[in-house]
Amino acid sequence: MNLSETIISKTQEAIKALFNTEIEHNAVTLQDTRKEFEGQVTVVTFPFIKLSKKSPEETGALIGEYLVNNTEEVIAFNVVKGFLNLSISDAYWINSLSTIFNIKNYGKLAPKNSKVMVEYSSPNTNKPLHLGHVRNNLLGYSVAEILNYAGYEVIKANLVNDRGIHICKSMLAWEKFGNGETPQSSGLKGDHLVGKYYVEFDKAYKKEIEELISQGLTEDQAKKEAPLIKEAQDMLLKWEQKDEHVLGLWKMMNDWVYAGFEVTYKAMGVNFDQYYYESNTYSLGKDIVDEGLSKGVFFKKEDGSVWIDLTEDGLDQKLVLRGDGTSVYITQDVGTAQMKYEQYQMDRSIYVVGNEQEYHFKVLFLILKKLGKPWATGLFHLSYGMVDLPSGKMKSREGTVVDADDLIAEMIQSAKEQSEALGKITDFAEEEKQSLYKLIGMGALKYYLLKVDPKKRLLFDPNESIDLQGHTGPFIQYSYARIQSILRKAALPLNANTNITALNANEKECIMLMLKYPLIIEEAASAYSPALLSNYLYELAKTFNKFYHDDPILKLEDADRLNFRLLICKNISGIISSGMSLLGIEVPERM
RNA sequence: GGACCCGUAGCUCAAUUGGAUAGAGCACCUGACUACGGAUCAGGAGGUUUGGGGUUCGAAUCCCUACGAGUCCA
Repeated sequence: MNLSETIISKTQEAIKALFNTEIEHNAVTLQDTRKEFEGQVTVVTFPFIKLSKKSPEETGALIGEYLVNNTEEVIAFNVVKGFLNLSISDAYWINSLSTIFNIKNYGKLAPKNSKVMVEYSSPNTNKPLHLGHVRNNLLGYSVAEILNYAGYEVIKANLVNDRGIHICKSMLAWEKFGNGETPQSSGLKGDHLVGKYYVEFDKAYKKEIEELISQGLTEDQAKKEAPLIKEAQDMLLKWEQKDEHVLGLWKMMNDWVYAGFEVTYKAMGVNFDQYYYESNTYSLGKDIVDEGLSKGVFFKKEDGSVWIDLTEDGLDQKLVLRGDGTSVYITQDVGTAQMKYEQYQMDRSIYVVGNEQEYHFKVLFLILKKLGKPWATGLFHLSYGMVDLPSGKMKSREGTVVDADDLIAEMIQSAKEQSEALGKITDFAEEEKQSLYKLIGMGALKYYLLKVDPKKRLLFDPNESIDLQGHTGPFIQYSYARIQSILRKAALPLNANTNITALNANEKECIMLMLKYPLIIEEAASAYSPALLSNYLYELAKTFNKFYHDDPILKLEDADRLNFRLLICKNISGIISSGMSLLGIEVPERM
């Protein structure tokens, strides 16, 4: 039983004994004692004054006295208004440190016997990845890693949007204006090359629209009548009819894109257990429409189109199959969800998708529930906020997107400049230097994106480089490197059994924070929030740095104290490296 | 027209989910044993938590309302 549990149950006991009332476990709120007061754990006693019919001060004193007399770890208390501050014995903290040291993967939780799929990335194959995709990828990867560490069996999935009108646009433009250009001939990364023609299409298309408008058409008409868009639609039709030429072109250009994505994925350090392609899944779901019709969940209109009425649930009527029998997005998502479940029988399925699709997922999940799919309750939309620029939303057409590859290169470059300015690694081989720059640059980028609550929108200013100092990834990496330096120099075998009886404030702080690690993992997993872990790791590194600054370690003559402080170092570095790896961030031995 | 989301220091973010005097980083100012690694540490300044009302022992957090930013639905 951990300390919080002990204090909570003893508080329950106290209230029973003192005020003759049974209270629920969760009626007791604990919090860390504020730094300005004596003690480490605080019981909030305001809720109990109704039971005690005494002032907050008296109530707290009575409970405090009970706890000191009946709980080994609690050695003293003080009361400030409705806050009962408890002092915990040094022995408890010292023993905890030994316990942590003896646990192999400290923080890794016991298997939960539960399977979770995390679908993320899910790119379109008509353009390169931008900063918004980077947030998605890092978030998805990290959430998957955290869930895994929290004891779930995790499947990382990527549903590639490899077909549709948008790819046809790139294909058509390439055919018309490309002159056979290839990644090899142009030296362009495949995804960038294809993206270039997507932009080309848009330019030419706009010109046509303007011309048609000048001939007297309305904007809507012009958008529909422009020859280019008709050609693109025609191409899509041919694709669906498996036209050999179109399929060949499609395959060639998609392969270019995949080769490009692979490079970016590798740089970001993300990976997948299962790829799905919409070219295989786009026709799924039609049989489920029949199922829904026969169950009376869907209804048919005169034109043959199929709908679901969600007005009772506060939503609208929603089209699930067009009059001509072709499916819409939601149809294939219904089908794909079914297929994934049949394949894996997972207990939960997390969709990492931006918040602009909240309505879509509400509808999707509701449809599946109404169809009576028992697994529908396990579906969850991890809706994250958009990445905005100071000027507002990123728009590819206005050229305001922050390209993923460019950004990564810039981060590595600024890590390099910073490293060279500090001049600490002049003895590194060139190859080691390069990989260190990458490690630091990516650490800064990833931490920057992950430290923010996923639900919140995130502002990125391309004109201001991401910091390498302060509340950043490199700060934590640096703390780790410092510890490694100490451990290298100490070169001692550490002894888990300490002969220490008292602690100073810094040592205590360090141990208290270390004890939180498993709780943070659990919270981050259930909230799907790498941000909780990020902020915790920063707190830990900061606390260590203060300890390191104030208290000598290697200079100690007292062998017991030396061993004890090295244990703190060792354990903190273990948590930093394991926690950072869950964020997808590596840590260096030197930097 | 309807629905959803957000608004915290100059800027970027926290706040144990309703708890103490709202905390960090950046930027700005000041300081740190001749450094167990200064990508660090300590301190200063910076706030009517968008405005207004309500709920209660207690509100950045919950409810209502106004304003502002954003997204979605046909």
